[in-house]
Amino acid sequence: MTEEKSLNFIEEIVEEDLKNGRYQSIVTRFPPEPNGYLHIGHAKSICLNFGLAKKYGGRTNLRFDDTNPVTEETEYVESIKDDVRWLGFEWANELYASDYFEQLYAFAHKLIDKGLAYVDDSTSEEIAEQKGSPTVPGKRNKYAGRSVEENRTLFNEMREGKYADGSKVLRAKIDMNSPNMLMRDPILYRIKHAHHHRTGDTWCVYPMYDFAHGQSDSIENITHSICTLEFVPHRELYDWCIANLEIFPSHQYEFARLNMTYTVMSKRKLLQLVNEKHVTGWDDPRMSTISGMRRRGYPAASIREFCDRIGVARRENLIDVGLLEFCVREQLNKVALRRMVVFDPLKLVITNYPESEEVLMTDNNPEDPAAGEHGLLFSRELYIEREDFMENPPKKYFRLAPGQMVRLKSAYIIRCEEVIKDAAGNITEVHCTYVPESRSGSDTSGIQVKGTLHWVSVKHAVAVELRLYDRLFKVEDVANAEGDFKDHINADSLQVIEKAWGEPALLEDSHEERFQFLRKGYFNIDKDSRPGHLIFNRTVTLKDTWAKESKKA
RNA sequence: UGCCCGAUAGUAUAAGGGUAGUACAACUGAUUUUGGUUCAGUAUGUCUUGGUUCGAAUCCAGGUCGGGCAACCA
Repeated sequence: MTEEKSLNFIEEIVEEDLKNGRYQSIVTRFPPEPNGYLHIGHAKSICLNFGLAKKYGGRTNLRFDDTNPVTEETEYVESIKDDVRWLGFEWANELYASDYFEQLYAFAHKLIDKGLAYVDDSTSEEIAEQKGSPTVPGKRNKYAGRSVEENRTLFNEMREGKYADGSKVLRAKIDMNSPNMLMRDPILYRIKHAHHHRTGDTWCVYPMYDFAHGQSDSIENITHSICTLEFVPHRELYDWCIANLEIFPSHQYEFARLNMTYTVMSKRKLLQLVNEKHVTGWDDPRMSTISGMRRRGYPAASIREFCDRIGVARRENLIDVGLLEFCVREQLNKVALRRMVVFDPLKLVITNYPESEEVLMTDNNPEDPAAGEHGLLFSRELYIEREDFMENPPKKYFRLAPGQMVRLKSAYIIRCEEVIKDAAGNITEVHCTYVPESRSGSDTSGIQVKGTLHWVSVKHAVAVELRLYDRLFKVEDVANAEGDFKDHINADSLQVIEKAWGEPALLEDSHEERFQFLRKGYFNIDKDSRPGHLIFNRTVTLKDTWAKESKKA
């Protein structure tokens, strides 16, 4: 019974390369630019790159693509390392494109010497203009005719700091008529008198992506350099550089990036949300960042599972965020401790129950008997959820209503006898009687009820803060929605319940990571939480068939 | 009207000339001391037009639609 999962197109390429002996083992890399935090789209790439190496017995480097000092920071380097580790992957080597600056500089000289690169004094506007357009061929300018000697001298002087930012660039000499705009004498090096997060002020010329990425791959003997679709046109240049530099031939393969409903997946937009305070930070639990999802309580295993399920292909896609939530629930259902918390309390008095209290036992997790059980304090006055009582219930309402019976989870069956209201007509209390012989575990009453409610004892309840999250955007396809993406921010994406009532066991649970608040959702403890003031994040709601049912009516 | 990439249920993703399958979502029912979980079942799909072939999602040609490409970003 070997249930073989079909291969994605990159796995097929790898298997083919291994089978025909092109490579003995594979080397991949994950190459983030340290200019922002990683998001779920990066997780797809991480799982792909590290997953491939794991599956086929190769290795994966973590390489920071740090060729643009003005946007890159050490803070981002650290967050990226944290996130990759948290996702459960280990890199073979921690590397930086900036490690190769000297070598890259030598590569540039090699092209100059071969007559394949020249120093251009044109302004960026002139270069853009001379480049033509997709339908109009480009034109070379007079600088393209400089001698090898002159180019060598000028390029050295660029490095020495003789020239101002933007006054000169090094360009490859390829083909101004190429239908591929990237081949029309692309810029290889530009002058930036900027402080680099690792090399400091050592350099004032920095290589462009196209003159750093493929060469870095080659230096590291990367066999399969996997990137997203927008780099397809770069492949021709990637191969050109490797061929003319005569270095190890890494190969580039492209897949479609992840897009997800109700969220944004661009570092620029995420940065904007942070800077403009639409969220509290990169790790705001509503963010599509890895750190946000971690804080919200998404297990790393569910993110990996999600990446596995969405597959890898070359067509544009928009994945339903519901699939991610499914993966989160699937994981959490197996591990979360069950606890009871009343979000919006309604007082319930059991008129035939004594003033004393008793301890009732309940499972920590019905899915996992090994998780054991814990005690619940039951007494005459309880809180139940206000929405679990209706004076005039619709059909198929299995909860509490006048004359109707329900079970209190792990306790007794009760019947609603009387509704107490204040002068304004608001319901303030519900009075019930309980059936003593219906006690959970030793029920001899023979009564069958449809509904089971969660509850806490008024006298014993502990106040906790709850942070309930909803999607950050109101539209499915945020990137393609009309207008600015910020116009679609969901103003109600965070609802704080400052005082909800939880069972006392929560006080001893602060070391626990995952909870299911019965009938409400999965929660974890937020990092803002403190001993006297517990704060929980709602990771994800439970599937709610009743909500769907009642909406239909 | 240049070049490149793509098109299979609502959303993703398989089938590599031979029964269009899987997951999520949807719907029906069963079980359930969570309207959760679990289980059983239902409905929905090959962009189009030709061609090759006994046979095409698959190979070929034309078309349509979607995306990308003219940053001293990556």
